[in-house]
Amino acid sequence: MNIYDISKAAGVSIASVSRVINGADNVSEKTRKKVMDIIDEYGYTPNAYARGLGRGSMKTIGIMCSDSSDIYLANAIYYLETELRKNGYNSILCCTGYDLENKKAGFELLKSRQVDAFILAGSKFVEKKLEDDQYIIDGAKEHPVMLVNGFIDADNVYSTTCDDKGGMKDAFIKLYESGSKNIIYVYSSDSYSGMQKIEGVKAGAKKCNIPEKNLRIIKGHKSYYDIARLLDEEYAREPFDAIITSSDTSGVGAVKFAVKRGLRIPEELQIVSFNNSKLAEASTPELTSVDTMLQELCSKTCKSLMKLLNPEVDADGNSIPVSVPKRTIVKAKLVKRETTRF
Amino acid sequence: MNIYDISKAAGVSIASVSRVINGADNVSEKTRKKVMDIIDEYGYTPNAYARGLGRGSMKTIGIMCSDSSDIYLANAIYYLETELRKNGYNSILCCTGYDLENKKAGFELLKSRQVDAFILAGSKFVEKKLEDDQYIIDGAKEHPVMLVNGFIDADNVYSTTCDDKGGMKDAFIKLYESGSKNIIYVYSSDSYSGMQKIEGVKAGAKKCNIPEKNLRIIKGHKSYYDIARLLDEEYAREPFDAIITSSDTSGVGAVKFAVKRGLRIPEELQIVSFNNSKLAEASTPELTSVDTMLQELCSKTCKSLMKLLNPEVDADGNSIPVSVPKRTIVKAKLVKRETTRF
DNA sequence: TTGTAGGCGTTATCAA
DNA sequence: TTGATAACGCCTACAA
Repeated sequence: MNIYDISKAAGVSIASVSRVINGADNVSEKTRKKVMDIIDEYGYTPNAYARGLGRGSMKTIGIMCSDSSDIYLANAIYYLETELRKNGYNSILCCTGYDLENKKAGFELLKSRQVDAFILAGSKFVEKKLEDDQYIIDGAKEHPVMLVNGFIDADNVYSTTCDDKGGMKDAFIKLYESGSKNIIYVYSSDSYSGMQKIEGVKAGAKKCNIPEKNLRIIKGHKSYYDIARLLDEEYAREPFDAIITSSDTSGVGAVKFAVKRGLRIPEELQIVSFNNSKLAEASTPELTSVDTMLQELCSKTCKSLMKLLNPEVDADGNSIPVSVPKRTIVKAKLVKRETTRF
Repeated sequence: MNIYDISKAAGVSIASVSRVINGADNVSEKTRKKVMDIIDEYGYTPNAYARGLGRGSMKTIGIMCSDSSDIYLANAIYYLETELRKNGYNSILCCTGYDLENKKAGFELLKSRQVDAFILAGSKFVEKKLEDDQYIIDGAKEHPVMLVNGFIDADNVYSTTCDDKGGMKDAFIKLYESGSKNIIYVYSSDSYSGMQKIEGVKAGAKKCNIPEKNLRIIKGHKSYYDIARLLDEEYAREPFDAIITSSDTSGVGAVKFAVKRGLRIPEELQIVSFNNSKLAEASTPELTSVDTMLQELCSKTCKSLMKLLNPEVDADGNSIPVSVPKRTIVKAKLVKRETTRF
């Protein structure tokens, strides 16, 4: 069933069929009805490739993420896909994993799909060496690249990030003020956002007049057990009275550690985790967590992207130059639950 | 940069360029090198639409899911997308939500993208009234439809499901044998898989000689708090000594209920949840859960699909008729953790 | 309001 | 081993 079949069956030209399916207004009611009836009868669906070929855009956005089974990214994908579809855009997804070569391959693949833009979800696409991100910078010359929770300073690359640093600083200060003088920070990733969080912890400590050398920062693997074990070793070395973790997963690990040690939460030990995902609520006791405003991040990303892709036009039909900031920052919000006293 | 630009720059015809990029063997080494050099220099990526138009397949699978932020579905997407890409297929994702009209719209959209096949992830696509699934049955006339964790009896529709019923039956019996004589079942969805689970609970009860009228089955909303509240009310009415839930989310709700009531787990109350997702481990105490073998479900689905899409050929080049079962069932596995005594 | 014809970037089929 | 050239299905001037 293609446009010729329909036009033949309806006894009109393909141009008329095209007009009908595209909702043009210069079609007689009679023709429209004839065509629509045939389409309904035969169940015709226009071929998107041919359409894309014809007009140079498929209204499709390429979304890359390292791992869609990660709760954070799974949510991001959901928000992005839904929001984009509301705006008439489809999403083609590529879960790249964490290996640079695979990321590059994924990017190529989306390019070959002629996506109108790229959305890179998660901070894992910002490599430590800028040159490793050259493929992104080059790609951006053709189509806009939107970074959700990451920042790369390049032409046509736009970032929306959460103020991770501020969120962490805030959490640290709140813990300190509520009586925890011996705070430990556990993290598991050196990504861009990972670095920002450490900066935040340091800033908090500074604000509380804790010399940086007294600050306890340890790194583990992102698994409940590894984090729990690590904390246990650390506690044996020297006790602490509050834990900040770089993720909810690690927060759960902290809870498991405390339960095993028989420490009362939040009386003897306060815990603040990061991301405020479903995991924070699933934990018992429920975790106080820094909300990184993912939904807002995603919706801002889409909004900016729509502006870029569909520039407004003035009365004379000239497109008005769009003003999309290269960098948008959303403030984090501390969500208080059962693992803190404040 | 299109194939003409490359051919011009390389001083060969577009046919030669096409051969090179498709790895045909009837190209001279000299020509291949010339073309490759130009491609590397200019960074050409073939246009996938035109390709799709030309050969009638884009090597793309349409994946529908109701909600990619659901942990179960997020995992499914990850497994599916990764596995498909390994086989040279890309995925276009459509998160449809739970509304029938949106599901239909999503299906149409994927059709217009000329996907080579559909994968419908999750049991939410099997409607209660068969006629509501007509759009799937019709769609299957054109391209194979693979159901992950759902079953529809129709031509060219293939299902891979977990033996939810058996898993539940097993769980029930294990609880009963370990001393819980008063077991309650909490569920939250009437989907196909939801019904299977109830059947399993009933079968377990029957095996334990519990008359069906004595069986306690209650329905709530899939949220920690609602489930916890519901259980609390039910407990006030008449205590029970074991809970089976239809999901890990509800299992977490059950834990919260027990903690609030001060019931010791597993001494006074045993809990078995369903799905064995990350939530089961995140819970404290960790949930014993029925593993529904999602990864295996997904990998079997992809394997079958690849067989359908790429039928083997015999020595004479005739395609051998493929034998893919319309229905594949994978056995569930009970994973024991801290909320049970057995 | 309608129809004709050229173009979009590939692939594939012939000849050469 | 190469190179023309006709599909592929649609959109969009332009002409009628």
